[in-house]
Amino acid sequence: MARVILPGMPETPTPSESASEPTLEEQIAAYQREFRDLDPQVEQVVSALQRLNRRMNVAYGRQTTTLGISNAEWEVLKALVLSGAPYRLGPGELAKRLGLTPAAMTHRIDRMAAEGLVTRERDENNRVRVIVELTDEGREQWLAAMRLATVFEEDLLQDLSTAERHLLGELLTRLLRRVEEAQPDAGGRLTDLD
Amino acid sequence: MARVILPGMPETPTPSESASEPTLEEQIAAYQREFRDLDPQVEQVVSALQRLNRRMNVAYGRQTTTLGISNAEWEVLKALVLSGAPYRLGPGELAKRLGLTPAAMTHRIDRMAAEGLVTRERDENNRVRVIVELTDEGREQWLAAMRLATVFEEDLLQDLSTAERHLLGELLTRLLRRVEEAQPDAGGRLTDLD
DNA sequence: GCGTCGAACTTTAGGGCTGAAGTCTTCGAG
DNA sequence: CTCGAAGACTTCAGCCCTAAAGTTCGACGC
Repeated sequence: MARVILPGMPETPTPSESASEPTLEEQIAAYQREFRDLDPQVEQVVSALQRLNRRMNVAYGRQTTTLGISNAEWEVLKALVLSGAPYRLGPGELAKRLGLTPAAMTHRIDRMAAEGLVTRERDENNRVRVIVELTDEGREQWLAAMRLATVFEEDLLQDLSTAERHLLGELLTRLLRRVEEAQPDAGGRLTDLD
Repeated sequence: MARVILPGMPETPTPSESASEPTLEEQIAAYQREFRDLDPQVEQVVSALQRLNRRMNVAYGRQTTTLGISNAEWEVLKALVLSGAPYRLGPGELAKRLGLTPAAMTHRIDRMAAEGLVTRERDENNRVRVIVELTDEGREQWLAAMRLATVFEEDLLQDLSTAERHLLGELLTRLLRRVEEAQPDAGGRLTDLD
């Protein structure tokens, strides 16, 4: 880290030489070094958010893998369960909630139906529409995933007191409110993060 | 959950009928309804984190698109700039930092070199190694992206006082520390989120 | 009724990513 | 000095997603 380059030092730092992933502190320091007009406080929040989410996704990925499903499939199960009652949604609605295109949902549902996680049938009253419904098997898988997820999440917040958890939740919710008002549309590609 | 269809009641809760994306509060409520053993406080933090990150990625995606680069390319530029000084890293190291496979980096570098954002050359002292170096054009693009990003980030945190920003940063950093200690390896696939 | 518009999903082409196999170079043991 | 092993990247096959057409129905207007 802190690769100090002195003028008279032809030691061209060979890449991939013990570079090692920078810590958050180092990253902030690097930002300040490379971009003066930067509020370190803001950057700390943003960078921490991004790194945190990346780690969480890795953790969730491991969990769903052990259950024999993909993270993508878990998202669909989640949306269906959270829709409540008969656990039914159309492909278009699912696509909107997950932030991907209808075409992607079509294929995803294909796979999940083949695995017995959901069923796909046409709406009787409107044959253009399709109804995706959670199967018992699918609900079972969601439950199993939830059980693993809650263990991880509880562990993640372990160092925080109840008051701190509450506070953190409040602050994040306020941030969320601000973005959701700014871009009311649910859609949008989700790409990678740092 | 027998979906009773009464004759005079075509009011079949047709899916995709005004379902509309649930708010965070509704989502938490749904979780409690469907999964009893759940700490709503924990779930609020986790769900807010996930939704927040998704929105942020959408926003970043729009910004990089206006600059004519992809979010993926921005990540590479970021890693190179943050590495400091001569702005050089090997493909393997880059892959590790971005959390993707070396194969993916090879292709990404292909594209970016074709666009003049980076150069790719073999290391003189060790011909197995490859050096990816940021070009002036690449640095310029990174700067432009940073300028847009900081505006968005500042706006995101607008409702928070300085004290609150500091507090939020601290809390997030503590969470991050916990996960990074738990899974020291940087790697891991990054899939999608909710 | 009938034609057109529009909505909801599916199909198709192309790009990016993963995992596994392949290539080239360096290093160490005999 | 030569051979085997390990390391760093690249190539290849296959999967999933996006964007842009299709396809199929339902809703209106005349």
